[in-house]
Amino acid sequence: MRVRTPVDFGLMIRQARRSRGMTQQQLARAALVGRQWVVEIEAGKPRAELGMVLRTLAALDLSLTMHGEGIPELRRSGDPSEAVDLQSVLDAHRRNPS
Amino acid sequence: MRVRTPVDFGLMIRQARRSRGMTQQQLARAALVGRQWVVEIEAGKPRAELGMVLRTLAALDLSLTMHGEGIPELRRSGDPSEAVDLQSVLDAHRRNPS
DNA sequence: CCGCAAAGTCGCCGTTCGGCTACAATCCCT
DNA sequence: AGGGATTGTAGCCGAACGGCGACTTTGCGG
Repeated sequence: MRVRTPVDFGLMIRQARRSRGMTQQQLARAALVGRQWVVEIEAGKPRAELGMVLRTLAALDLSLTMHGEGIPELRRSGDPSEAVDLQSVLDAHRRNPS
Repeated sequence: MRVRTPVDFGLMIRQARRSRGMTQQQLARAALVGRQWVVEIEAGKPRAELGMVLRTLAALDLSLTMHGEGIPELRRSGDPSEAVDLQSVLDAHRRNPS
């Protein structure tokens, strides 16, 4: 899901934390931040420190991806000659799961 | 491309800025930050403020996406009962492309 | 090789951070 | 409704932030 603002980060962090049954205190310990900081980041604090935010995402096993002109999509793609039409392969599999 | 650390942010911001032929000064003005701040973020400053980072990405027309348990995808996924093991399907296809 | 623009560094300054303790408000679970 | 756990607030503190002006260094075109 797209992330544009600090509030977006807050909502997703809260959602991920709850879906894992973690308490703010537990998340705080796992991410090496204060419990109050978790309160604030979940509220969308715009001036929170980048490094802490990233540690928090890591503690929740969340990952970030960047897109845009000049940003490589993937680190390394395979040989194009080995490319397959994924959709047709899947269709074939569904017709005959062998 | 995956982003894990402040240094990753720095590298991508720099790369995107250059690919757009922008100067640090221009980017700073567009993102409403100081020029020195751009120097620091491109060097991977871990304690940079989240909001400024996001403004900078916006100024460069870069977008962030979050992935992980509990984070809704843009597209709804299908019925889990229809899930297939993509890797094994592909392996089978490569062994016998029919 | 020169010269200018871009990039990086330094110090000053007022502001804000984030941890902490303590307390209030909520939420659950029984 | 009762009571512990969870979450949200408030204030204090030392530390770091980010803007700014002034340099220095680097890089590139002529």
